[in-house]
Amino acid sequence: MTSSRPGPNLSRIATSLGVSIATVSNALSGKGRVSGQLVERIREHAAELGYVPSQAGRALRTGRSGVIGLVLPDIANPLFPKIAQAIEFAASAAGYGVLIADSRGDAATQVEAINRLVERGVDGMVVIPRRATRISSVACPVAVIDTPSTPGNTVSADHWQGGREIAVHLAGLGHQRILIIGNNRESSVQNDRAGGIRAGLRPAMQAETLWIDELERDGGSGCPLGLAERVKQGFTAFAALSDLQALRALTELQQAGINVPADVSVTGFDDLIWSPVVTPSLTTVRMDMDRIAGIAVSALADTIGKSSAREGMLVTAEIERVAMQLIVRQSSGPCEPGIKNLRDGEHVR
Amino acid sequence: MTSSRPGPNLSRIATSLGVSIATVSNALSGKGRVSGQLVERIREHAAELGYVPSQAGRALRTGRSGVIGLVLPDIANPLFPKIAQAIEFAASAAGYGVLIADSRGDAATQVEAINRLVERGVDGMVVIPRRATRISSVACPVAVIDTPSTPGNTVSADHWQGGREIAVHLAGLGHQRILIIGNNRESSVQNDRAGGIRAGLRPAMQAETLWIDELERDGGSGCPLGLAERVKQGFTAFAALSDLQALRALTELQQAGINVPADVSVTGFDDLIWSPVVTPSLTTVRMDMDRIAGIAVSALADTIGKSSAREGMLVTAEIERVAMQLIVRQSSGPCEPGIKNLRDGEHVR
DNA sequence: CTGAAAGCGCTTACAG
DNA sequence: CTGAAAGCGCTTACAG
Repeated sequence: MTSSRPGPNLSRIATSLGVSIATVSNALSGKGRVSGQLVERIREHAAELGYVPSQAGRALRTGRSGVIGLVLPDIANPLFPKIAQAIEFAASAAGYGVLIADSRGDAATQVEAINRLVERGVDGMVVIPRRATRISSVACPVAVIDTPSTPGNTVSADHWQGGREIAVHLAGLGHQRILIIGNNRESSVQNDRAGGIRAGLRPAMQAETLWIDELERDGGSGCPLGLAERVKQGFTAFAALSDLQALRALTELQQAGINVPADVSVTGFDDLIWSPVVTPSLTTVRMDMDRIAGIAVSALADTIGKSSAREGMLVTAEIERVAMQLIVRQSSGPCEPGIKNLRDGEHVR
Repeated sequence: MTSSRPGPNLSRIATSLGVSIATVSNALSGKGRVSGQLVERIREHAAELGYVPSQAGRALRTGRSGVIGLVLPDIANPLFPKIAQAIEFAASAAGYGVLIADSRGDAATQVEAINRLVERGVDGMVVIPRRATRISSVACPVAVIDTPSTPGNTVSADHWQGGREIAVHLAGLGHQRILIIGNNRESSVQNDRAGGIRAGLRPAMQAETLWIDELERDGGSGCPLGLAERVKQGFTAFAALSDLQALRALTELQQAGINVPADVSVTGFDDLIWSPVVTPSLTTVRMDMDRIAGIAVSALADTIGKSSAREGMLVTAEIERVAMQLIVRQSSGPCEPGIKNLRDGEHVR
């Protein structure tokens, strides 16, 4: 016995209409080699029968699955939802399905995840690499989203420029001493951001960087960062390299009785879900995820289109840097009813 | 011209080894109809050539794609990462790939998303339905993850019981007046949670519910909820129906100079990424996502396995309720270095 | 404008 | 234990 799908296929439509399979195929795909009337009749009948083309059949014939892979370092990373949503959106607009793969753990798992996707026959993949991994040859086109400083990168937010935006904003508020708070000294994203902040300081300003990962190397994760002490030392601005750290800083300061933004300022990065919701809401810098995803997916689609480019094609060309956008919230004054402060996606089931 | 994949196929392995395609297929799939020696030789040669089986060919022949779909109401929902990760994990352990689809917007988009997945030939799908949607007949097995009160549901956390855990915890702390904070009166998840809280109160305790969606119906999203006023009225505990609302409450209270947990308590639901990181960290209730995902995926796999069950099979049987686990943090005392307070996934790129 | 035919890569009864 | 053959559903040159 050979297993078959539940629905009708081209052959059934063809016989029931007394035409050939090829004609049905042509009519449905709109290749235009069929007369208008017949196209009409065929389409109608196909719809009536609830015809759903078999991806397997098509894929086998064309060599294209119509699916791309999305490899993420860690789906639990709070940045993931936005990336995934943007990629899914861009991909489905381009007619692709999205297969996800989590490379949790080390670089080896990332390689595994990539291989699994290749085995599933993806036409290409978008990879957001783990820190300090290089994507070596993969058996399909790959678009890498990382920092501009990553070799082989395809597109990314301009984290450096984002950092400058923060610095300029803090300068405008009159801050002199800034504590940059990162949680991973190895991260090129965080280093770019920190570098941008430093580069954007005015001569009179000075910054110091607190790397939480080093602070906590010997345990004690989740303990206070000693920010009240820093305030006594004269720091008036806390520029976290991610909104999660900003949130951590904000609540620690508040708990210590330090008023934000009256006494000190706190800024973040990424405009994550809670940024507009907390009191005071966070000033942050947002990536244009839709644009980044759009560029990555269309670069991928272009490469897939050129059928010559099958094997191990890194979609590089020229790295595109997408500007980040400053979102000022802490100094936005009193809340006025009628003004939408929440981001659109803000709701919980 | 007929397009072909880059790699070798069964035929090439067969010719180069002087055996038949069928034998290669049997050897590689371990169906055991081939002599041990030959199996060995074939496997070796296949590995040498870097043979990757064609999913398309296999799918066309077997009628199974080896891929399941995951339909989410809104990927931007902060609960998503955990669900997606758990499903991806369970699915890949069971040998399935996961195709994602976001049903953002209304119920109509959800139907579209489901159809897209069916068109891509998924063998089944896990659906986390939008509020108040019923999953009607789909052309493949479906496992629904929602509340126990949803008809046709397959598995879910026991939100009601989770609510009781919160109530018992607050009772133990001696609270008498509790403000429940929800953000969506329509959500059955939130209603179950609120119901559980009320059911768990001791006679002397009383609760009132604040629905943010109603409060903000006329605009003003993101404005303070007036919690300081509630404290004056005598409320000493704020039980949010999601960690996002808990965070909102916490920061609003802190900003008003009310000390948490000394003056009042704040609790949440879901143990989202920030819960252990903020000061004070949040007491919350966690779903066992791995278990829920495992049950959903294996129920799905079972149904797919029975080849009779192709069309529109809702995987129901008996609804499984997975207990939620209380995580007490706010009263956990001073931070001791060396103790891991952060959840494992807590890191940002 | 329409159709007959080949073939994508695989698996599975069936025959030897 | 091994192989020849059929067929899953589709698309695409090619012929008419």
